[in-house]
Amino acid sequence: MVVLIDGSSFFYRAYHALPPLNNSKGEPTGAIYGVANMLRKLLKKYDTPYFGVVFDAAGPTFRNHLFKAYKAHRPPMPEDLKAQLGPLQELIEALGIPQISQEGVEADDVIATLAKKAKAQGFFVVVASSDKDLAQLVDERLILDNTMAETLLDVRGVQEKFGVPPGRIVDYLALVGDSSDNISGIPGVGPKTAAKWLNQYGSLDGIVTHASEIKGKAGESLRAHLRELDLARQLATIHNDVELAIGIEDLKRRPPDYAKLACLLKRLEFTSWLRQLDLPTAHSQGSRYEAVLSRADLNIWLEALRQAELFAFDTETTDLNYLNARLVGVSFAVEPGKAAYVPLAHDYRGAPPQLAVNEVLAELGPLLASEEVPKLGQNLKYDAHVLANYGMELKGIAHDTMLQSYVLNSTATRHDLDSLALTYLGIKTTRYEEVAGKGTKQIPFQKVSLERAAAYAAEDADLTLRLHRVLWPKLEAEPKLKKVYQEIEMPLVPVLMRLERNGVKVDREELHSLSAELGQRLAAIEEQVYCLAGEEFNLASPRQLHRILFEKLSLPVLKKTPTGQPSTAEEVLSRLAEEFELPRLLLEHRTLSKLKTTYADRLPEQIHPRTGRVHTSYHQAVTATGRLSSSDPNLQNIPIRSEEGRRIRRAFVAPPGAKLVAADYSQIELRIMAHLSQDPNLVRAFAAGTDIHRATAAELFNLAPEEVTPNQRRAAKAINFGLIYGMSAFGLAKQLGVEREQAQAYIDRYFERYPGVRDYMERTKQTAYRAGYVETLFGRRLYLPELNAKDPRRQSQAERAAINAPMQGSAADIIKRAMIAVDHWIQRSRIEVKMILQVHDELVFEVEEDCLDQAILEIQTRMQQAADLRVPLVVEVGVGANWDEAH
DNA sequence: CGAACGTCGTAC
DNA sequence: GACGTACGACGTTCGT
Repeated sequence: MVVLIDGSSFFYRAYHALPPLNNSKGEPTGAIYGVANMLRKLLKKYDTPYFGVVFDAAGPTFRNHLFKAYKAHRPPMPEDLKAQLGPLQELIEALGIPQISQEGVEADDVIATLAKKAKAQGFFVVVASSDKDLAQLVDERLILDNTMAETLLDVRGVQEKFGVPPGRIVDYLALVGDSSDNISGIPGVGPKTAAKWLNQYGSLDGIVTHASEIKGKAGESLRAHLRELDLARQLATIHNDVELAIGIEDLKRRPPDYAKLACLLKRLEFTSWLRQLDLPTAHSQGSRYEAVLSRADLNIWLEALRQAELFAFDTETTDLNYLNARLVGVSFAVEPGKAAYVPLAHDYRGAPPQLAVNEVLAELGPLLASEEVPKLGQNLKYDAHVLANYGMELKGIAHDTMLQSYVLNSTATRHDLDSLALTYLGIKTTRYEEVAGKGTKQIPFQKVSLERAAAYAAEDADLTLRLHRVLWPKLEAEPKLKKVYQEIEMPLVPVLMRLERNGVKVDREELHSLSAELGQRLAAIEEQVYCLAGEEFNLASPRQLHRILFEKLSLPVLKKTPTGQPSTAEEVLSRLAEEFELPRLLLEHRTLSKLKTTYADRLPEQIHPRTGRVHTSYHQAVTATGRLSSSDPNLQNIPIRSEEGRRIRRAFVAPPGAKLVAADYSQIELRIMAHLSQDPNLVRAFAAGTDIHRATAAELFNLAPEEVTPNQRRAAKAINFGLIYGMSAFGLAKQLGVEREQAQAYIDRYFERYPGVRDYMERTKQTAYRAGYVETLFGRRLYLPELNAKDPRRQSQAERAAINAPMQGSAADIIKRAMIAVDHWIQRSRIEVKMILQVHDELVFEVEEDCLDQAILEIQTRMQQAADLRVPLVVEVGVGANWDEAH
């Protein structure tokens, strides 16, 4: 059987019949969805390898040459339909279904030609279309399947539906006409009359011969239009003798490209289909895993590991928290499809005896600790932590698939193993929930049965190895990215591990007393607010706040949230606060309750009972630009700007005998802008070592630096920061509280004084559009697919990201390089120094008091030498008993 | 009752 | 609509 699908007719039909559907990016997807669903149905319904989707080619066909008006009144394809054709064809390609389109003829003619060929080779043919014209093709060996209407037409069906057999359909169409093709037919003759005449006179020729006998209005009309019938018949006739370069064997369906399919379905956001998608699994692709329970088996695997050029390593543990994690098992893979799980601590009832943790670690130790034995993993920082919990060092960390994926494309996917396997291997993984459950039903990994644990754990190692074989060649093909990976991201792994393990000492009592004080002040404010509002309500609830502010008290709505609700954001309340007491109190309440709940209350809870310190997690594969992020707790957004906020910082303390040293890059992003733009004026200002905002103000207002007023400096600072973020005149005006025109004048003046910066920004945007990505100083890339977004808002956001990323990302590269260099020194040094925090442009260290001067010198030098810019790279260092003092 | 989302606020 | 990159608290809504 051969299934021939009229892609064009379904495409139009789906577009018009289904409600418009968009994905979250605003791209239209409705017609794709309709056609794709239809294809799925057909694939399920017809068990044959022969499928072909036929599309109309662009441009005129022989019918246009026969008849100028053919389809002439048809409007051009709507934009939001045209936009769907490309992705649809990609989808069909990924499904492995052959696609055909031939210039000069219509899809119908191609279908008829292929059908003829197929029948000649003895195939039965199904034509899938929603176009009634194709009924003329139906015969004993060909049926018409209108998948969307769920109707099937065979010879009898055609007779029943049209009142004439398939052989007379052309005649029928010539009489009835087709308004969508601009063929009028015989006016006044519809389906009923056409069928009646054809049955009476046998054929169109018969009708023409007997035209004079036909009575009534219809007969008159027929005689008046006799001359047009011949053309109408020609146009309605589908040709089955088109020259085609392909034969039936070319219609054999290829296996689906699951990786591409998954990627497309994700992009289109056809999530339910994605979930149902019967993706290959590691097992279905032939992976076989074994559980290692005996010394003999372990020895065989140890030998395999020693022999392997590279092996994948993964741990299963009791706890996601890296400090608390204890080993439950370890897994290895030495070649794709071949992996083992060594269970160590499964302790459910009936669990078989397992090798002892210490015994296995003793055997494994030398291998894991050897720089000479290269290891591969997915987020190996975690596994390194786990081993460190047993006093073991993981060395020879050669590759990490999470970081490979991140460096290749920071935003393409999430970088967890499940996403990577789906994206790059087209494989559906066994998910953690599947073996351990989730929510309240989750059981500890030790309780998971050995079989299930082995299947899950060994698969992780296997897939990591397979991913490496896909991702590493991609990196090797891009020398700059390979360098970022090998010289920045990979060496950073052990540095971050040490940073995390070090943790930071937090003064619990200090935070407790701050919390108590904040609690009292908050209660007092609440009293006042309730009094002004005339009732009690939840100040933290935006909804209840709307009711009080905008309904009960009828304050003006100055701004709405993206969902259309009146906004109660800081900016709005500040403006209202000029006139009203209640918003002023609300603002103070917000600030204080944020400090209390997020910091004063939460931080002490995060002090680790064993170390007495707070250990954050740094994430290396999260941000688009290359920065680190921090969580549990986030130590990269500890307050600094307000006095109350600084009291939180005072709780970050040095232990007895040590001081905190905070080393900040001064204006690093602006310096990078100066370097990248090479603007002489800006470069000179930095070279002179002056206050950059003051220098900018002097330029903008045509003053000597010492004449600049604080307000002028403030404006210049806002512009400097705005530039880094791609801010508009509108944004600057809002920031400064001036008119838009005034802000625009500042910006114009800035670019007049710093033309190199303007050129650089322009160049950056141009390259971004041309290449689809921007680069940092060290060649890290950020892809910006949204530059091509239809939605102008998304497009301009992408443009701003293109401006910002090289500066933010280069700064990230620089501080990462510095961290590696400083850590290297710390490892060799006899001085007691701990790197304990990283906050994007700042590193914080704990240093023993006696060695402060030397440590500061070593740190500062290494940080300043982390990049060689056209302007000085300046690091400012502060020392104190706590983090606030160190600034 | 937990997951997902929206809003707001903190940092650089 | 209008300033880039993050994380998290809290309230609300939705679905099990």
